[in-house]
Amino acid sequence: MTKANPATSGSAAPGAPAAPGPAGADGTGGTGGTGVRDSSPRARFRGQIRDEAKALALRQLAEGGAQALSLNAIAKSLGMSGPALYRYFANREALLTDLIVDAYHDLAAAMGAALAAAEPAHQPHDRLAGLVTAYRAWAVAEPHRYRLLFRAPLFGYDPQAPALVEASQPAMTVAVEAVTPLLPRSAPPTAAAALATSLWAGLHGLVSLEIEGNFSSMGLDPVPLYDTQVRAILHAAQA
Amino acid sequence: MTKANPATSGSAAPGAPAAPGPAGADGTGGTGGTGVRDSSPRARFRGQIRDEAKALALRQLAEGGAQALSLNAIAKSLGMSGPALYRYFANREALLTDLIVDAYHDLAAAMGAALAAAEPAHQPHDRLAGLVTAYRAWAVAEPHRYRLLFRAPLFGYDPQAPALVEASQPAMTVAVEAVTPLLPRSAPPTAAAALATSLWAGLHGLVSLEIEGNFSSMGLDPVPLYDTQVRAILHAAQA
DNA sequence: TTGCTTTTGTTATAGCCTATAACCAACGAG
DNA sequence: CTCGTTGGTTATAGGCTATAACAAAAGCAA
Repeated sequence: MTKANPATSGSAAPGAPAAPGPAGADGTGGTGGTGVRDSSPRARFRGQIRDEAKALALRQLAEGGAQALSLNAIAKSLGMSGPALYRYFANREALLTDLIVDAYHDLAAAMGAALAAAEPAHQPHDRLAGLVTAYRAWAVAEPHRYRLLFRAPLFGYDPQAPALVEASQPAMTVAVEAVTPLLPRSAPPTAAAALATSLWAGLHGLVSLEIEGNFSSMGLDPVPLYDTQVRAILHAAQA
Repeated sequence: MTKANPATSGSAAPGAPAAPGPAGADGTGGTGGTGVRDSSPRARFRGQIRDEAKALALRQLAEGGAQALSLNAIAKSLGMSGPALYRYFANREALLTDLIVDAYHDLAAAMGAALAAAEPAHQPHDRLAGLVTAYRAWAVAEPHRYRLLFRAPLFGYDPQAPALVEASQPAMTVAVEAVTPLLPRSAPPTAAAALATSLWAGLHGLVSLEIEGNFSSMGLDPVPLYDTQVRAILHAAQA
């Protein structure tokens, strides 16, 4: 877990003319998502610390929710004192954004893997079911990270919205891939997007309720509900 | 808006033996949800101030998200200074819980009204569609309040969980009512709960995506998606 | 009316947090 | 070896939650 592709954000532009404060290195730099393998040993160290910080952040998140995430505490836990961490993350929100982007990457990877694994001879139906299972499994395994994905507007209204929108694309692409073979060939091009969105919405609703304990608190078995969802998508595709 | 039934929480037990600090009246008391009409003029005033505080809180919430809600700022905005507000709300979380409970009440009321309005001669299908429309309309009209409902775990892990679970019941009850007549008479008693949950999950997923702008950012019209959801529930009910 | 109790407000404080400033040490390329 | 970049430190400014201690106002009872 916590591995993500170095997709976003290149290293910091080194042309910055002696910015004041500990924001000298504006915190944006370092290795993109989490990739530790980078050119200079300097950058490697940097990436490593960033990763440790992120890991600690995830722990805080898992234990106390988003409000419990404290740069200060992370820094102290890392052995460095307070403001030092601002050398690595521009601010609290930047760290959160990073975590969100990582989570999107991982979720998309899990979905893609499920789709690829079912590839060979399986029916489209089975591929879809596999995708659903993978999505659910990922969310249930790390609910705090799943929550992160759909709570962005909560902390900071308009954050790095573009980065987040971009990060969410791969998962959507996988959903479209899973859904396209279900449609008749005469379907209009927007149909796949619409169906994938229906799928996503249904899944998200189920997962949301499940990870907040709404099923167990009602004594309901989630599995048949997910099955129903799969059948509903198949039905909608053929209608 | 912001009207809710005085359902929960009676007035503070006046027997408390001289508790220290401004928590003398433990902040729990006052008029329940929002009902200003209460016995003594004292209590009326109290309820009034609580209401104003809540209104300000909702404004903060609408503008800056949950993290922007500050008791301090509310108090100052109310003309009183800082800690005074702790006479009215035990702490930040208590205020949030109150807002959540109110929101649940209002949502349930909106749903119930939709169901009642469609009552006379309409088909079960139309009643269901009306319910869906009402749910969506409520959420879209006040997204910040809708978010509140499903974000409880985010601020404070284990808050007044029982109060929240209890508050969510009426809405669920309405959903069950809407769904029951769709089922064949031979259906087992759990079927209605399961179907209502499916409905709720589907709706929640769609609404979540819609209020976070995922549809408009993809150029999708939400309406057909909600229609699909209605049809899916009808289909599931007859299967 | 007088006097006690409850309620509600005040200021002072402790503690935590984000974030910036100013300064210093170490690293590493040239 | 030298000097700029990078990473770390302490000091500081605000802001917030929440409690403590105290003072005034309101209500109730005798």
